[in-house]
Amino acid sequence: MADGAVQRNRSDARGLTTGPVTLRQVAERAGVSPAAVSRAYQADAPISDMMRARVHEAANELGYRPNRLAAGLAGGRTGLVGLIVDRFDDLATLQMIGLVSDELRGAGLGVMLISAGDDDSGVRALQDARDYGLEGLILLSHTITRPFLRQMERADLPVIHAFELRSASPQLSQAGVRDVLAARLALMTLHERGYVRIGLIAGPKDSRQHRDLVPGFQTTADRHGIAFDIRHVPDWTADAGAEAARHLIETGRCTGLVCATDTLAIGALGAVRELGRDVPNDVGVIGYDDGPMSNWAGIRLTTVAFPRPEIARACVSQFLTQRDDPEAEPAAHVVQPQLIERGTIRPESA
Amino acid sequence: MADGAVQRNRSDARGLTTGPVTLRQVAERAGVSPAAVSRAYQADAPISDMMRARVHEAANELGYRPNRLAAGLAGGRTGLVGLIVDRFDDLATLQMIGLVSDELRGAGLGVMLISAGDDDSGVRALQDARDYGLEGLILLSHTITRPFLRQMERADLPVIHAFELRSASPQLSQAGVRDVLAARLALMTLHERGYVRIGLIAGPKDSRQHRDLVPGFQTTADRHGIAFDIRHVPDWTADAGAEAARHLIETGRCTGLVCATDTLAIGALGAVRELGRDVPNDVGVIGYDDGPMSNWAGIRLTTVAFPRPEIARACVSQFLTQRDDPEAEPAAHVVQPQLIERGTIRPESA
DNA sequence: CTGAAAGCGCTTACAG
DNA sequence: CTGAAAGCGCTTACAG
Repeated sequence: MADGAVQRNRSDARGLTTGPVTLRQVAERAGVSPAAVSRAYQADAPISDMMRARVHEAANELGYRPNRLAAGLAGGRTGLVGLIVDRFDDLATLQMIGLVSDELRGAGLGVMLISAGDDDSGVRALQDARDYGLEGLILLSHTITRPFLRQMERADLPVIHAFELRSASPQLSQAGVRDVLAARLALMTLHERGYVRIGLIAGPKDSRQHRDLVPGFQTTADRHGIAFDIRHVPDWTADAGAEAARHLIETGRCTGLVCATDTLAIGALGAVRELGRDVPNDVGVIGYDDGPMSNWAGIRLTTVAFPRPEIARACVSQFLTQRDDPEAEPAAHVVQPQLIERGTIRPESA
Repeated sequence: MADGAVQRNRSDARGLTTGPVTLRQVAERAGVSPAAVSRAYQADAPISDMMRARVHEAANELGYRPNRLAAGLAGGRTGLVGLIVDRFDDLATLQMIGLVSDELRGAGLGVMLISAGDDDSGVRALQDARDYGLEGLILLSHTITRPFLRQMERADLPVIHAFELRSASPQLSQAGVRDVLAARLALMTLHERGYVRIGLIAGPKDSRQHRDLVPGFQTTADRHGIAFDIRHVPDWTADAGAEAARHLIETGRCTGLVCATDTLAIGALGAVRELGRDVPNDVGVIGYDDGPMSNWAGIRLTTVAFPRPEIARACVSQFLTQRDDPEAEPAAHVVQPQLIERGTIRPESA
């Protein structure tokens, strides 16, 4: 090679080339064309079993691994998916990151982490998608804003939104729990266990996260004639949960508390105890999420579970179907909430 | 184009090409060579200011964005860094993911998420690094195993290990707090505040995480004649912390507790209260990490802080120096621990 | 400083 | 099914 090209495969003293093995070297070794080697690594390529075996043998001897960047550039499929995360203070998110990225890896895909946050993060994410040839975007966020969603709709690649189930925009796929059902489950459970006035600690008034908890709660309470009260928190912290709990208990005279997140519930639990009330005898508390923390000693929170593994699987499989068939419509995967009973409500009376 | 190439820039009805703008189109529009366009996007390329301006103008008119995959393939720099994470149940990790990825983005780098775990995850990470042309690896892990580290040492790219400060292997760079110093700080504080026997809730016996807490603690106690006791937990859960606290208080008669993590400390706090002891009057507790949770209502944990933003910055800048100068030696960035005083130890007597 | 040329490591119509 | 050829969108010695 006496030309002016980049030369990454340097030759060592003995004239052997070092550096990553390329497809061409495998082709030479196997005595086949480069095209054959390429085909041997594609599941549905027109290639005979014999040829495939021959290639893989040579590849193994050489320790060949296809360069996915080159493959992506040539074939248009980078095998890269963007994972958009906007909160870094919430265990549930972290757990989802782990689950989704494991699913993705399992499907042979690479995961690019994109952090969102400000209002322009949507366009930035889309730019990243183009810059790096991402094949799809998975949104892991409760707190997504409307402008962000609007920006996402302009993407010309599959976008799957985890957690969200409100069909806000028909271009986006979704996977998650229906909040209305969760609210009903929590409220009715508290009611059946004999708690009289039930309070809902809801998210911030303008928040989109768990927004449907409120109508679900209200409708159910009205239908069953259950006395209730609702308190919106200013933010999602445990402190805000504590403050709301104090209000609902002292001013609202509630004995049952449904909380929009486990974090809020944990704050509420602290407040209840500071007020000198016993949990679960005087006051019952139900959280929402089943975050990793809710089963800790001293917490043992009864909560409505968010089946994250199922949601993670749904996200990835939905991405796959949209990728493999660009005509496929976006879809919503509805997952059922489930009550995880621990220590913060009275046991079922036998 | 009547040839057999991939054709992603389709022409629409009016004969205009759609799809991402390419470098070639910018070159034509600006009336310059493709090489010039390429140079206009590289900070230290030999190009005149005028040329650069001309190119950028054309690029802006067209909405051009360089394809980073192609750039990586041609130039050998993909701008992609791998972030290796092995725990998805720990807020501190999540926070670091956010901080490090923001630092990386700030440096114009893309972040690939790699989840580790089993013993082969090291070689898998290295494979990913090659497959996707990663330029470096940042390890976000407390619980890294020795085989994993061994595998990492074989990497021919910069590897930065956050949290770890034991110079286990000279090939790896590190950024973190020195645990010995943290142990000393926590122990001496408890001692000075009048707690008599001080217990250390240490990590699992075979764990590498915070392993240096034990010698740091022991040495300091010996030197100052402080009575102490040490209890290793079987795992890092709050429950294990509670169990260890019970043992240290009841059997060991300790009144001061140093905990290897905030999570353990939170478990300990629960146990102390279940034992009917008052915090901080009867028993003082100090955590380690200052995780996002330690300041929650009902917790208010006094803890030794891990200055994560500083560590994140150090990781990225270390990566940058090693990338820009392949001769640069791996380095360790030592960061000072700091006591964050909240409600779980007695206030300083005036 | 600038451009023409060769090449990065793959993939995919095309023609056997 | 198989191979030769052209190309994906860039970058970088080389020669002005």
